[in-house]
Amino acid sequence: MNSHLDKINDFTARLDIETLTALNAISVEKIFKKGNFLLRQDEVCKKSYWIEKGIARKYYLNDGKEITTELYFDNDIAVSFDSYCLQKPSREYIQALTDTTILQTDFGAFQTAKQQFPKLAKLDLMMTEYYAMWLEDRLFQFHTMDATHRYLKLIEDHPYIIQNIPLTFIASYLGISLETLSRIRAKK
Amino acid sequence: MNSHLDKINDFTARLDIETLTALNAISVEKIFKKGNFLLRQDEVCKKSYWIEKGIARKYYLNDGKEITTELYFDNDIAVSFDSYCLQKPSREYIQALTDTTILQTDFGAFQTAKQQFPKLAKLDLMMTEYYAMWLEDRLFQFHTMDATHRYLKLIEDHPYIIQNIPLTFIASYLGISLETLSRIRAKK
DNA sequence: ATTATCATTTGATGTAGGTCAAATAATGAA
DNA sequence: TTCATTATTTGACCTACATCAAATGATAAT
Repeated sequence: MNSHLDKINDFTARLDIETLTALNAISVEKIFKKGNFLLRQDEVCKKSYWIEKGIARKYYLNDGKEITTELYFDNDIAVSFDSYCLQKPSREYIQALTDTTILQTDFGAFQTAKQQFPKLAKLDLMMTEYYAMWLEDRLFQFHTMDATHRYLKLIEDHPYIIQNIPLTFIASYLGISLETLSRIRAKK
Repeated sequence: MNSHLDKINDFTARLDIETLTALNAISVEKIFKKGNFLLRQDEVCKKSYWIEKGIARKYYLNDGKEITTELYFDNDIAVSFDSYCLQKPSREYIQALTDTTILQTDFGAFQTAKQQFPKLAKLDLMMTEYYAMWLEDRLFQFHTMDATHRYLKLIEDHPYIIQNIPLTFIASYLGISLETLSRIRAKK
């Protein structure tokens, strides 16, 4: 979902072989079936999830209602951020919306590897920076754009999203009701 | 504004003397008069600003209207984040709301220092993480709380804010109109 | 003190988007 | 194919908050 991720992929692709090997050594490929959870509320987020192929979402419950905070596609990185950083129980769920192949990297092992491979530390900072910029942009959109414009921006950035994800999740992600999203789509 | 900053202050306070000395060597104390700008739109944010004493705000213009994105008090750190990270022109202004003493650290010098002093790199990551968590929390508040509750949360966290900052800025920061804020305050 | 400027309140009215309810449409299992 | 479940649309109504306008209150300069 984070459009800056191209740059992170570039950076990762250009890592020297030793660093890349070290990263691979602490990463495991896994497959999650549609509907399954990479992470549930109250669990500590001990892995970062590189989505190789598939779609996932992150959400939390607010008095019974699901609020989707992020949608993930190929090459996105999913974590419950504060849970991951502080290794404390997560407020959020991360769920596969399709069968999804991910590369998961262990938090502890990554912290250790960073000390040996400075480029991994650099990568960590870079990913965090881009995530913060993405959050700033999301806040910006909520402050300056109405529901229709937020929707248009979303399908502009991710045209395929409509084919693949139930509208409830998209509506929630956009911060509007399902009905409003439906009406926006009906117009024009 | 970032309540996690206590932890960063703790971390900074516990730095070894060499690291602290290196940090001091690239930092300069400056005083900004009320109303003056630490940073203007279109300038590159080449410094980070540690607010030692005073109040400041960050904002941008959206078709002529100011949107306040952050309020800073003693011991907060102010930067225009994407401008600082990517060293590109800033969309945002940073302005002193009172006479303000700041300690400013040069971006380039800090990047260099990080290579020599790993703890500075750690500090950099830590600050970025806390900023991202703060942004997440702000998004959370916009998603789950109405104007009244956001206001109550704000004065709970920063009781002194009312005495010191014109309501327009607070309203804008809360994402509501000046009039609505006034009405919220009138009740109870 | 007096006036000009800025900050805050109060009132009247408009609107984007929410909520509730019911009707279709699509999907999937037997 | 048929039924059951889930997703989407449509309609009627409601509400939180915006906008515009004008009054009042506070600050600061002359």
